[in-house]
Amino acid sequence: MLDKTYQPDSIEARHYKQWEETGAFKAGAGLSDKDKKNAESFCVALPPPNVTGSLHMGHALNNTVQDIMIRYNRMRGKDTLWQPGMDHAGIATQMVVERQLMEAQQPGRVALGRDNFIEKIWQWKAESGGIIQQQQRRLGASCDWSRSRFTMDEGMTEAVLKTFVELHKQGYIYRAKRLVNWDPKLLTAISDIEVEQVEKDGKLWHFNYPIKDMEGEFITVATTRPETMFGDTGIAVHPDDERYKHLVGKTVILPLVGREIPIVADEYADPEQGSGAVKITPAHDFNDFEVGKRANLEVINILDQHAHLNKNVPAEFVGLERFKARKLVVEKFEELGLLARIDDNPHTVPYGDRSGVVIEPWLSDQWYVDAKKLAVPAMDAVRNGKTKFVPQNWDKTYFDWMENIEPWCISRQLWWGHQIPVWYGPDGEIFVAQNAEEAQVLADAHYGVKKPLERDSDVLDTWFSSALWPFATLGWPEKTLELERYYKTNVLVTGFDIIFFWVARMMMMGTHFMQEEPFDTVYIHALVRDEFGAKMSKSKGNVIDPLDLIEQYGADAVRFTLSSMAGQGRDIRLSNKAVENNRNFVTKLWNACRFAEMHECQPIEGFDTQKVTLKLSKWLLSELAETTKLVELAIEEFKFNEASSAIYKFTWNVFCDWYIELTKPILFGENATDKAEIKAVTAYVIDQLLHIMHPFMPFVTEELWNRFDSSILERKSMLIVSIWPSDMKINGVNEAKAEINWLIKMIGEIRSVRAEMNIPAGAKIPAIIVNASDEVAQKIQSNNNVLVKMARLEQIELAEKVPEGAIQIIVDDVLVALPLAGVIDVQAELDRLTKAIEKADKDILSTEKRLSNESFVAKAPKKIIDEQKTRLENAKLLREKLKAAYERFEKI
RNA sequence: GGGCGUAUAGCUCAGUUGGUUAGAGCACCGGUCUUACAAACCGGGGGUCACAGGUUCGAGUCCUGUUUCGCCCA
Repeated sequence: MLDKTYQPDSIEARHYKQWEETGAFKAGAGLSDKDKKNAESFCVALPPPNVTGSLHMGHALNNTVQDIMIRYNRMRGKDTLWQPGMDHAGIATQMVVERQLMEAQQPGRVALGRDNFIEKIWQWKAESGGIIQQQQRRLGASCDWSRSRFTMDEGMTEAVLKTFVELHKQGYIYRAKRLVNWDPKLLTAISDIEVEQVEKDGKLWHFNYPIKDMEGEFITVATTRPETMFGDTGIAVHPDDERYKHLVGKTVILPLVGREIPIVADEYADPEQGSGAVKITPAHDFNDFEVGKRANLEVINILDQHAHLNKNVPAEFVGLERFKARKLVVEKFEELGLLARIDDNPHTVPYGDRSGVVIEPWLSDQWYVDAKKLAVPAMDAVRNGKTKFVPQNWDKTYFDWMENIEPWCISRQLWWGHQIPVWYGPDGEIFVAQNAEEAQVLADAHYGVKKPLERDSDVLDTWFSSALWPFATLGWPEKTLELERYYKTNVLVTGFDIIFFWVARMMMMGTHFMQEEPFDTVYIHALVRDEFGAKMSKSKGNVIDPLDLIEQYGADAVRFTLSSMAGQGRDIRLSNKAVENNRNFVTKLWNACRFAEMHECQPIEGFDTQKVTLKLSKWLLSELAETTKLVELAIEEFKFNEASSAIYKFTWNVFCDWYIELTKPILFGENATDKAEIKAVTAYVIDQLLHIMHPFMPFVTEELWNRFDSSILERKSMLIVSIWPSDMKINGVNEAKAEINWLIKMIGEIRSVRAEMNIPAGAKIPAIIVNASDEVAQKIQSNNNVLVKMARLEQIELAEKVPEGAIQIIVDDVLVALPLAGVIDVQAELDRLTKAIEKADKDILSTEKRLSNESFVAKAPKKIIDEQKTRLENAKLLREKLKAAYERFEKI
């Protein structure tokens, strides 16, 4: 016997273990070898989470959506693979381990040396990395863990190095000395999208620079970063700026330094902005770098890697930290009388998203990928519809970014990652090869003699490896069966903030190396926010931990909540209350099954939906069939909220609220044939319902399905690998639907009137059907028991006339009288009837108006016009009956 | 500044290719321990669909403009 409520904790762990141990998650699970050959494949590559990460709500939604699709397609008999894994997260991981060493007061990274430090990271990974994969299991994710990959493992590393060598050979990778976003805390270059632009209250300092050979003449420049003045190598003014035309070609004496720098004309200078003249510091500003190139200005780097001033500045400033230098520079200008003005100036400042410090544009040698070229086929794939974004409008974001893509700086000055496969000869000659031996061969050929080589000490950007994820995890560069079978993958599921990070890069690498885009569809899901719509963040303290929710309400409730709210193009506002409601839904399902269990509803081998005879059975089966179709369609269109809602409505509002209640007179009654049919139908419908619910709520459905294992029909396997319901054939659906819906309406009306007239809920009252036609009499007769029970009637009688003082209810072709003379409030009944008549009047009026509109009758489709005509007739008929009822009642 | 999205019941959200009577859950009000379920059951109130125009026989839905809130990019 099932308990009164469902207790998720032990059940979830047990089923997950069983699924995993029996290989239910494995690629092609549920299929025989023979079937596998013919089966269509369905593959999802999990966007690899960070090895240092832990599960947050975004992951929970992301994983839920993928798991729904994977479980659904697995049940549909497809050869399914959900490929999981993690990326090595260069910066994040290095930070975690460094912090750990510091906290343990052990020697730091530099003291340890590269090899020992990397050894420490591997140790850390073995002990505490990848917690997220355990957490994904708690959610029920049915990934093929046996295939889990890590971007730093051997095969992936080989793929990464090969990619680099190939792209270099093909001219897509090159080395250049340029400005990069330099993180002076982490001491590495980072990419544009790791830089966060933050609005800050800053100052704009106006400095006077003396013009050479023009005693007492100055040109005023404004800057937000005074310390960079040591690197100034020019002043730019707009070529059309009349104020400065005469100065172009002159030079100024750079204060504090004494260097002569030219005044140049360049359109970059905005006459409206500040004084209209700008100082140019090519080594420390991206725009200035371009101006410097155009005007052929010197490039002077004044910062070291820590963003301290280097020896290219006057002695008293050397070694100063950048913000201290800023202060001192301003003081000196003031002393010299060259500080013209200070304005408040809110502006954006670049911060490193990992380190939280201000990023410096810094001149350095780095490796770049020519993303502009790689982006072309990646964009074409989307333009040609070979990869579709869902919702579609995200392709705008994708195109916008791809069209304006910058060269991708892929080198990182870190130790944790794929070391760049480049070796330098003593003269700086470059040899690119997959390993040291091959590089040496190249070098030997080049030099003619053996010379020592030194490997580039930098590593590659983590995304350089994640970009290969959809095919490298399937075995590339080997030509594996998996690659053949599962590439291109079906769906990538991710958040919009990841379009730049992964989607774009995977698309570029996929189209380049596989000549085929990596995904059919990129499904962009919502952002999970708190219940007030704010982004969840640790600092705000509004983070909801999915694991807490799972513990509190069960994984199924969490999953169902997320899928119910996963409407397209809308963020999710998550609250505990919502999860609680869905926990209640799980309980409801549990109790419906408990009811079935109590009545020994057992699945029957070979149950045939075409052989059922009761209208109630047919009605329920047709409702189930419709629900199943809705769920299939919704999943295939990525409308997970619609699928969830269809399941919810069927389970609660159809199966529990009506079907179960309507079966009670039969199940508690004496008719053995009917009873047997209802038991069989109930068991069958639960069985099918558990199937269509399973992708959404895998644990409770697996548990219940196993509980319905019986001596009559033994389960040969688990629900997870069972077959999705096929189309159902039912006879006489229309009649069944008409009658059951009529019945439901009858019960509803009587209940409604009872409540309205304050008839005590417990009171059993007699009901009289007045002037019933044969057909009505028949319907009443065959549903007598149900009507009596559900409308709480004493008994139902047929009569020719309405008894005096009875409440009169009109439902379609039936007039129900409740003879309660003396008990009821006469005025209340008159008011009730009046209200009903007024409502009918209103309806008649508006419909008549519509039908008398000539254009409507001329232009509207016939179907609509007929509908309106029927409606008018019905309304008139109803009004007549109500009026008659009123008059009868009024007489007493 | 450019782009995207959003505005529907007190709250959170549904609402198909336009079809006339806009739904659900929660909250609220009234009632019920009716033999699966009080994590439940029965009944009820509650909406000028942001605003202003337009197209149409017909607009929550399509078009234009305004406003709100939010996100992304610069």
